[in-house]
Amino acid sequence: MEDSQFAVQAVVTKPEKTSGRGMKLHSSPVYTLAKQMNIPVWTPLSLKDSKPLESLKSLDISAVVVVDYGLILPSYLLNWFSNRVFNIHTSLLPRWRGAAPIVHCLLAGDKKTGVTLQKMVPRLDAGDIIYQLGFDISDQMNSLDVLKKMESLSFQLMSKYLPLFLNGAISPVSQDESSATYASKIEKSQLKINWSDSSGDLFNKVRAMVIKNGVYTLYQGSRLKIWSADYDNESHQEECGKIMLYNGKGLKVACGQGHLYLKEVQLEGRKIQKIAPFLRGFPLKTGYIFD
RNA sequence: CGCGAGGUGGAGCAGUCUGGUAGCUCACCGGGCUCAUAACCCGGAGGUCGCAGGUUCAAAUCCUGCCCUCGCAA
Repeated sequence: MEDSQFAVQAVVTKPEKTSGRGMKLHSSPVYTLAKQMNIPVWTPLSLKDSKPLESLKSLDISAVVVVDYGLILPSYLLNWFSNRVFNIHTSLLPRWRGAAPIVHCLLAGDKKTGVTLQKMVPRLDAGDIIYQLGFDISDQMNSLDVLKKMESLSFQLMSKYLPLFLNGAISPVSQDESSATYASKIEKSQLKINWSDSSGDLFNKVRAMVIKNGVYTLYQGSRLKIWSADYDNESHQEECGKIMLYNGKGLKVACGQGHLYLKEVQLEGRKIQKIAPFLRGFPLKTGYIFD
């Protein structure tokens, strides 16, 4: 942001809170960066009360951009800066409105996604679309790769297309409500692998959940995370979750339909490892059934 | 003071409980063998056992402090 033609007048972010190992005090990266650059920062606990932010009104603000804030934006803010509040959403709206668009688009096996610059309205991600930048998702991409791609595209939206809109060169388009889909929040329970799922679904799940700290299965009571995998659709009669064999493609595991090949894994308390070196130090038993 | 695991040749681990020669799989170098293989056989190099103290005739191993990595939970 600091490179664009905008001057950042103020930053509002969540307050510092205790978190992480040892429950130490941590602040958001935005907070840290803003402090370094001597930009005024507000960190209200809640936005229900408008008083803490009153002083924002006196600033010369041409646009308010909301990025990944996690708290519901109250209507008084929209009123203060009417028609000047924008949001960058990490999907091609109206598909995947809501909390976890990147994860859901990978879970669904979407071949395309993108970022959307929209107007903020009281309804969730339902604002008029100012501009969208799309791209193809390859089988090799996981959710982190997608996010990384989106970061650069988001920057383009901010630095190029937002100014164009503010100058009147772009007119917003309303969303097609009939094709809207919603990306619900991801629950912890969704991170455990259900081996009766099809290999294709599990392959998508592995890629999608990387950004959520990875999917896992249980081996003799210990968590084994799966960071990357491959799959086939061969039919078989084996029990779901059974370790079949190890070959150049990975560690072959039977699924509800087809097989998943584990390529990068991580056991509790250890580092992420390619499957070959991992098996050297921790030989998984062929024939074991993952839970 | 949220709970827990770990730091040992280049990689991954065992050894720590019960102190006494630095071990295994792989990679690497040299040699051999095979039509062939993540192949096999023989030989070799490579380690301040995270750091700092302490106990001991003797510490990877026991005690204390610190650094770093990771899993869970928030």
